[in-house]
Amino acid sequence: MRISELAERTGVPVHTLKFYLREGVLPPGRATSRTSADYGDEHVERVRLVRALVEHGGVGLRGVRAIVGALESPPPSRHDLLGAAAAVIPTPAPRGPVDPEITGLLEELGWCTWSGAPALTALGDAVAAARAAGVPLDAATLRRYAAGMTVVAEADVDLALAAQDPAEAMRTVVVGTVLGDPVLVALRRLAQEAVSSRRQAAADAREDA
Amino acid sequence: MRISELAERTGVPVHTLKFYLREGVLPPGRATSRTSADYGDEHVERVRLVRALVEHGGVGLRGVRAIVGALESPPPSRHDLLGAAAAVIPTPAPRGPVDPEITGLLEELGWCTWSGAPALTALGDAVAAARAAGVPLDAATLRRYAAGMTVVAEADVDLALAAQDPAEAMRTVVVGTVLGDPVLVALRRLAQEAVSSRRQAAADAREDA
DNA sequence: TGACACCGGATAGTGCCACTCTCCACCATG
DNA sequence: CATGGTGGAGAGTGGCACTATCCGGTGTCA
Repeated sequence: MRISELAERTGVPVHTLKFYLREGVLPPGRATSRTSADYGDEHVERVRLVRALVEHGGVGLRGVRAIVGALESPPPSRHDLLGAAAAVIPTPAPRGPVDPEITGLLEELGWCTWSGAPALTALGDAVAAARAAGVPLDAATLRRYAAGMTVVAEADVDLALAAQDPAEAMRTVVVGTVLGDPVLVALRRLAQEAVSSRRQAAADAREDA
Repeated sequence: MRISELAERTGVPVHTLKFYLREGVLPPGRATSRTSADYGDEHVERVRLVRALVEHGGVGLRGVRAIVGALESPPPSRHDLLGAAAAVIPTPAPRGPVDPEITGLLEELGWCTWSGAPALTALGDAVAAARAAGVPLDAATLRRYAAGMTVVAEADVDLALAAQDPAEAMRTVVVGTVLGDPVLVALRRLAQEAVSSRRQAAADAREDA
C-alpha cells in the first residue's frame, strides 16, 4: 500500500508518518520507484505500536526508537531476554543515592539485584520523593506494595512464557511492561475505591449491630 | 525567611519560585513591606511537594494547582475524602468507549463503579492501547493484575486511615497515589526480575534432577 | 500526451509547557 | 548613600512531538 493508505488505515496523518520515517521509528517501505514505496501490514502494526507507546506509554521518540530497535533484533535465548528488555525500557535518570533501608528491604525479599540497576535507583528516588512530599511511606507499606507487585510480575512472566518465539516474548515483555503501567495505575485507583467502600460498608454494619 | 533563603533551603532557583508564585502553586509570603515578604516552613514544605509532583509524579502545573487547592480546603468528612481525592488526581483524557469485557470484569470483582469514572475510562483506554500494540492482555491476566492492585490498595487505605486529621488523610491519599505510582512501577520491574530468576532457578533444578 | 494529484525528501515552523532571563521601581542593610 | 536583594510582570529559551511548505519526480486517468 502507499503512504496515504497507511495513513488512512492507522488514522495517523501522512505528515506524521513521514516524520516517523525520518526519526527512524518506522522502517521505510519497499521502494517501487524513486518516488513511491510499498508498505505492508507490518507497517500498520508498527505505527499502532508507536502510537500506543507515545500516547499511552508516555515514551518519547528516542525511547520508541530504542524499543523498536530491540524488537527487530531480539536476543536468541530466553535467558538474556529480561536483561535485554530491561536495557531498552526507558527509565528515569537517577537523582540520588538509594536509601540503605530500601536495599535492605530488597535483600530481605530475596530480590538480589545488581546495585545500580535502573529500577533500583528509580525505586530509591521515587520513595525519597514521596517522603519528601510528606507521604508516610514506611517499610511495612513498601513490603505490602512489593507483595502486590509480585502477583503482577508473576502474571507478567507467565504472559511472556506463553509466547511462541523469542521475538514475540520480547515484544510481550517490553511493550507489556510499558503499556501495562497505565493499566495498573488505573486498576489501583479502582481498587482503592472498592477497598474503601468495602471498609465503609463493614464499618456501617458494625455500627448497626 | 526571605525568598533567597527559601531558594537556598529547597534548592530551587529564586526565578522558579517567583514563577511558582505567579502560577498560584506557591502561596505568597506574609508581606513585611512593599518589596519583601516573609516565608515559613510551610512554604518549604509546599515547594518540596510541588517539585516532587512535577519531577516524579509527572504532573503539570495545572494539575499541581488543582492538588494544592484541594489540600488547602480538605473535605470535612472521611466519607467524601476519596471522592474529593479522585476529582483532583489528574487523569488522562478518555479516548474511546470502554470494552464491555472490562466492565464485566469489574462487576465480577464487585468493584461497582460509576460508569464514566475517570479511572474506568483510563483502564479501558490503557487496555485497548496495549492490545492494539500486540500485547496478549487477556481477562485472566487482568484478574491477576486486579488481585495485585487490591493488595496495594489495602495498604493505601490503611495508610490513609492512619492519618490523624482529614487534611493529613487527604494529603496522604492524593500525594501517596500520585507519587506512589512510580514506586509501584519500579517495584514491578524489580519483581519481574526476581520472579524470572526464581523460575529460572527452579527450571535448572528440575533439569539437574 | 498531458494534466494533476500524489509521492519521497528536506527544511522550517507551531504549540505546548516548564522554566529562565530581563527589566523596573523600591527598600533593607552596610 | 551605595549596593544589592525583592516583588512584579513580560518576554525569551529549550525540548519535543508534530505540522506545514516546498521541491522535483511519477503514477494515473482523461
